[in-house]
Amino acid sequence: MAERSKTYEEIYAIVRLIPAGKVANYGQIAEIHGGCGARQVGYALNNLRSHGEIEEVPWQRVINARGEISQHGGGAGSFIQREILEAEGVEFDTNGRINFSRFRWVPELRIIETLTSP
DNA sequence: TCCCTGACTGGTT
DNA sequence: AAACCAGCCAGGG
Repeated sequence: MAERSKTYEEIYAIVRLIPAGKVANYGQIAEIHGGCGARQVGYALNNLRSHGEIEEVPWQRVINARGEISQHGGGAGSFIQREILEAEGVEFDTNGRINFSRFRWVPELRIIETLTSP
């Protein structure tokens, strides 16, 4: 259990910046982080379950590049994820996908600077 | 240290 | 449009 790794904390810090009602995809988080791939973001969020910070990190606001919720937690977690997002105001189309042009999180430059500064 | 796995992605078939 | 393939990086056995 390497839950306190720098990479993970970085990822969690970025995810925490996503406001309610907005979503980001794994690749977007990885791009902001600048040092890991999309798979690592998903892996970090998976580790989050064991980490105990799941209550502090809005993991539900991270979805895949197709605008759809990825299967995880045996599927039950994915169902819960959609429930939470809808409660936050995110809308799904008839195919169960989210319209990125309307709900994609666009971080401000100032926020990125906050992350990169020690 | 090697090998496998995984909440992903983008380009080809 | 859907299935496939090959990168991707960090952890755990």
